[in-house]
Amino acid sequence: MTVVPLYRMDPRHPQARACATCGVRELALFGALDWEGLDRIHTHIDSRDLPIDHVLFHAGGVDDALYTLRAGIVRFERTTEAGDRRIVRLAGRGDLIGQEALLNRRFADDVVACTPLSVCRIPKSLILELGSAEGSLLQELMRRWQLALDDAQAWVSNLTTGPAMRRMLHLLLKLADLTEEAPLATHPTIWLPRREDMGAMLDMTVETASRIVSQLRRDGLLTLQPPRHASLDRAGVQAAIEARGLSA
Amino acid sequence: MTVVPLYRMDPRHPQARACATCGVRELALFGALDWEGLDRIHTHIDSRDLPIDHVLFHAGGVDDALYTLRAGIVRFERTTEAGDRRIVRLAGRGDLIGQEALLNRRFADDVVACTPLSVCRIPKSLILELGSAEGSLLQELMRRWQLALDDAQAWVSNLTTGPAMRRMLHLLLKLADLTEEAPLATHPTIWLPRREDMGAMLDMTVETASRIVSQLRRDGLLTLQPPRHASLDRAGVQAAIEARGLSA
DNA sequence: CGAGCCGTTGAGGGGATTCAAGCTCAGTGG
DNA sequence: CCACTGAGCTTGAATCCCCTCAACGGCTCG
Repeated sequence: MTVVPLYRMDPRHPQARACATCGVRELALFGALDWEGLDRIHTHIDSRDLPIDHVLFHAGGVDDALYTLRAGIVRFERTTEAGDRRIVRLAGRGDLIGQEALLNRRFADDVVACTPLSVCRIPKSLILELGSAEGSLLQELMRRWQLALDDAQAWVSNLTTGPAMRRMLHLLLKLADLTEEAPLATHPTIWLPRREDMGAMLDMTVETASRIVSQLRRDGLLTLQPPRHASLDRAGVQAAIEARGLSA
Repeated sequence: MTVVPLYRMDPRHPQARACATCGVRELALFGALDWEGLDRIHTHIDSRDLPIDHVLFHAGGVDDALYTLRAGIVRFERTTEAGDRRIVRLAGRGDLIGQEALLNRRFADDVVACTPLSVCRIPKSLILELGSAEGSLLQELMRRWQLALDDAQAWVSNLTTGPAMRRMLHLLLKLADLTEEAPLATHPTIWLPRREDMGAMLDMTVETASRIVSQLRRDGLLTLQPPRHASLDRAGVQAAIEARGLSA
């Protein structure tokens, strides 16, 4: 039953209200902090909205801040020696990105907005100072690193293995998990990447991606909702994956 | 100019000598510690040698210790819903594995010895206690998490992208980097996986892996040195990768 | 309204898989 | 000593999946 300090409501500190009422606080890094902790940080944090295709980090560069994703999806992409693009990871609501900043390391990938974003920018100095005091923050930080690692390995296992149809089905399930509203719905509305981006995620051509999407549309598993969205029959996709496991 | 305490030489504390003279100390997690730090820990650490195919961690299980690899190579493997194996990562000399233990998380993969291993087993309690005191250890821990993440994403980009020949060439380069002796040699002797394991790493069949290895052997880029080893023309492989980038 | 981007669909070819047979080599027991 | 065995590796032939090349339609935007 902590009393809310007045300055939390102070309009000159808009971030104060934002942090206290943040919809993803339980999901986000600073969910590990209590109210007092929050009071100490919110003036340093800066929330912003970013448009599609905004580049948050550039490959090869260093940066002195990280971001917590409040809403939207970002992709991590790099270029192979042959010159074509490969997307190696997606991140969404609640994810922490740019942890390399804490280690003064260069980024391996461009990090680009797939959908409009709402993010919190966190200076690395803030975390480093806080980290020495708040053990729970470091714990949370490590947990997030492990989540990213799990995600990367699941990507290898799900999105790069087997025939094109299998990879696409797994991608659709992943996109369903990244959906903001009604994440448990049986027919969630997902962000549907451009065919070229699907190709970069699944290592297939635009044409193959298009053919498979059309196929799924005909089968009723996917209903396009332009622009760039679709509703997905989650159970049907699951069933299709398992059926393929047997028929193969 | 620290004086070496007598007990470091005490034969009843064999681990004391092992830590003080450890060949991978600079590489390993506790490289972040000074001599005093080492003195406090070495009795808790337990170095052991493990045979090929030894399973260090079981998927789905939890464990209360991590390992630093002093020598050898391990693979992270899981099983797809269709029932076949997929290797999603390799780790070698100096790498820290099993960090999930610190977070009380289940392992996503089996972790299995590819070659004979020499490892240090570190109880998670030791790190958790030490972590609160030694800030540099936490820093080092985070750095290692990031290394694993980089590795996983490079795996996607290099070992799952493009035609079978390209993926194989990149795998050979990675195996060269994991070589213990003479890591800078132009013709390093590498550990050469069984064709079936190559298939699980690169998502191709045993036959395709075999055909490509034979091809490279005929081209003189690879000289088999049974059992399970080969010498690699590193420059030739590099050139082949770049040539393919252009010709494609 | 033409230009350009994106998505779709078709035809043909190539690379990988599948199915099948032979090979090498280490271990085993007669 | 050597046939026997089985696991791993190699190679061939047929098939199929996916890529390449190409054409076309819908849509946005200058």
